[in-house]
Amino acid sequence: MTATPELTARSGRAADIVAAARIILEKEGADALTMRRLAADVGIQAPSLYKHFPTKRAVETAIIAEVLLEVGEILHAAVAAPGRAGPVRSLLDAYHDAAKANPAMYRLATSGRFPREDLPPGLEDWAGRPFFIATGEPWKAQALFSFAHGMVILELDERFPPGSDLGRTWKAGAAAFTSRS
Amino acid sequence: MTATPELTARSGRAADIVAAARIILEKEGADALTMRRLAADVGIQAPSLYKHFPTKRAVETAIIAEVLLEVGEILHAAVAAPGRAGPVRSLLDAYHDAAKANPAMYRLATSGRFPREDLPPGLEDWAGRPFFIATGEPWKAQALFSFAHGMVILELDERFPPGSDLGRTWKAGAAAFTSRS
DNA sequence: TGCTGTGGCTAACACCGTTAGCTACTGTGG
DNA sequence: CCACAGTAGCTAACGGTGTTAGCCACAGCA
Repeated sequence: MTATPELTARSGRAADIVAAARIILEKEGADALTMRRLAADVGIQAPSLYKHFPTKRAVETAIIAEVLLEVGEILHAAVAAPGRAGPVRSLLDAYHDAAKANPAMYRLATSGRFPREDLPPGLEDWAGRPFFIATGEPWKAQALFSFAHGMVILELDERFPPGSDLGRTWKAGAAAFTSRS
Repeated sequence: MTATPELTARSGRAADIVAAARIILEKEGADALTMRRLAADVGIQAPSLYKHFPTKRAVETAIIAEVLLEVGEILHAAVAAPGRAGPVRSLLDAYHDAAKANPAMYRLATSGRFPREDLPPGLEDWAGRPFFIATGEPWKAQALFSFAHGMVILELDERFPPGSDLGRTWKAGAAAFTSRS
């Protein structure tokens, strides 16, 4: 029962940069997020960004931390108040919805190597804990998370055959991971 | 029971290019695979590559087709001769091993948008069929594939907490997807 | 008053995928 | 046998990327 982590506060300009980066990401996707474009939206020149962040990856890491916190809240809420369908189903629905609400952000936060060292300590564990709460067991929790991430990323990348009834696929996965008495 | 698909044969130079690209990918990862580097390994200049492939993505697509065929064979073999542990476990083990044997190739073949239109027809379906054979049901098959892909990509990206016993996680997933009588 | 840190700026570097345009060589039809 | 067409190489260059170097103005403080 650890408390919700807090993000290290950022000064005005740095906060502006992260906010602008999020908007670009949400509206136009990862390809549109370039240092020159980001700088333009903030109203400065690209090299000036490096007065606030050492690298583009650092800007992305700041966004990832925000996303982990926001999605973590949603997932904790989902398992805290599961509906009639049970915590696993409730968690999966919340996870799926959160990802689809902002695909580019989801991709950023879950693809490629994880900037574990540069994230606020405890954030990663806390954000993943709902999967443990829903399953009651660490290995099942990781397996369920793998299923959820696999589903989402494969759907976003349009890797399922066209016409697939993904609703039934989610249902099949939820059933597999729901302990039968 | 469809036959194994065949790849469209390529002329000498084009085959050399794909082969060289695979070697770069395997030995040094995706970042090392640039058109200039690839051309150098083949012994020509970068623009000359465009006499054989219209774009870098086309080279990658050729590799993806090869990988799908090779991994498909492995998966079909795994479900055709499952051990005592059953077809699901056999399939998951084979999938995991194939991915770990060549991470960069796995990433290329499974990440980002899928070049479905530029792949030999039938190849995609055929390569995924072992998941149906192992589960006997299309939705469960897709769910199992999602779990397997999630596990592999999260492991490759080092997203599981350090020290995780992934063997137990695979086991938990396999158990969840194995029909209990 | 002078110094120091902060946050802008322009110019430039090395690299990326890709295009334009030229030039040999190779095979084929008349 | 010669001319022509296609193939496959080349150099130069374009517009884009993240990033660095070096300069300059201003704010706050001793």
